[in-house]
Amino acid sequence: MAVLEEQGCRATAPRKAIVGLLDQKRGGFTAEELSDELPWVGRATVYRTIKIFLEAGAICKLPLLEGAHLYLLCSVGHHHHSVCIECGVVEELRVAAVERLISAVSADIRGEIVEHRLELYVNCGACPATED
Amino acid sequence: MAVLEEQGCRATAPRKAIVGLLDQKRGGFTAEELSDELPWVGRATVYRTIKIFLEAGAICKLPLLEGAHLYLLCSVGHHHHSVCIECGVVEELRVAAVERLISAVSADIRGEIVEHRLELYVNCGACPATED
DNA sequence: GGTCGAGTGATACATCCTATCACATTGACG
DNA sequence: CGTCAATGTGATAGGATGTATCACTCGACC
Repeated sequence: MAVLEEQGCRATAPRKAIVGLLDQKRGGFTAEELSDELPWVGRATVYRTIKIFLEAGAICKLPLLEGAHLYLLCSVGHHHHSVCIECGVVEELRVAAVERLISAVSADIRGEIVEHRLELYVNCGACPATED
Repeated sequence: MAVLEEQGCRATAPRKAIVGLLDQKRGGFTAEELSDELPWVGRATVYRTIKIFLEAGAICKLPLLEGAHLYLLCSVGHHHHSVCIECGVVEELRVAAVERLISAVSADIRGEIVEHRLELYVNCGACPATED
C-alpha cells in the first residue's frame, strides 16, 4: 500500500481494491483473476496496477511450466520460487547456496552476471491431504 | 532431421526447409524470424513445426528478460543458458555445480524436484568488438 | 469547493500462438 | 507409375495476455 506513495502514485479506489485483494491472495494470482473479481475495474487498470507493483518490486512474476504465469506478492527483494506441479502451491526459496552458485559460475564465464532466474518445479507430495 | 522420423512425422517440404534454416541459426531464433525467411510457409506450419521439435527435445525455449523468448537448437538434453543482455549472444551452460545445488536444495524441501529452470543474464563485456 | 493533471474505462490494437477447415502432398501399396 | 487415405498445409479466425489511445473522472492540494 505504501508502495503507491513511494512510486508517487495516487491512492485511487481501483488501486486500493486491488491491493486489498492481493493481501488475501497470498498464493499467487493471475491478472485475469483480479479482473474477474473486480468487474467494476477496467482490465487496463488491472494491468497498469500490476505493472506498477512489478516495477516497485512488490510483486513478482513466476513462469509456470505450461507457459502461463502467476503474479505473487513478495516482501523480500530477491529470491526464487518452488512451485508444486500438482497443487500449485508456491513457496519462496531463500537458499544461500543459490547465490553462492551464482558467484561461482560468475568466475567461470566471461563478463558479469547481471541477473539470474531460478525456478524449481516440485511435487510436494502432500497436496491432497496436507494442503496447508 | 531424424527427429521427424522419430516422431512419426512426414518429411514434407516446409519441414525440411525449416530444419535447414535451423541448422544455420545456431544463435537462436524467433518464430517470426523463421516465418519471415520462409514466406511461402504458413505461420501455422512454422509454429506447428517448432512445437514438434520442442516436444522432441531438439530445441528449447529461452525466456529473455523483456518477456520475449528465443528458440534454440540444442543437442544435449538438459542444460541451462546464459544470454548477454547487450548483444544477445547465448551460451550453453553446463555447470555441474548447478546440478549439485539442485540436489542440495532437494534435501531441504518437502517433496521432490521434478524440473528446474535456470537462466543467467550477463553482460559479456565483448559485444561491440569481439562479437564472434 | 475549485483546479488540473494523474488515473480511469472502453475499446482497439499488438503479439504470439492455436484451432479450424477445405485442399494439397506424401508415401505405401499395387 | 497411378491410386488413395491420411497426414500435413495455408489462410484465416480466434484466444490469451498485455499495451496504447483518448475523452472523461476523480483525488490531492490549495
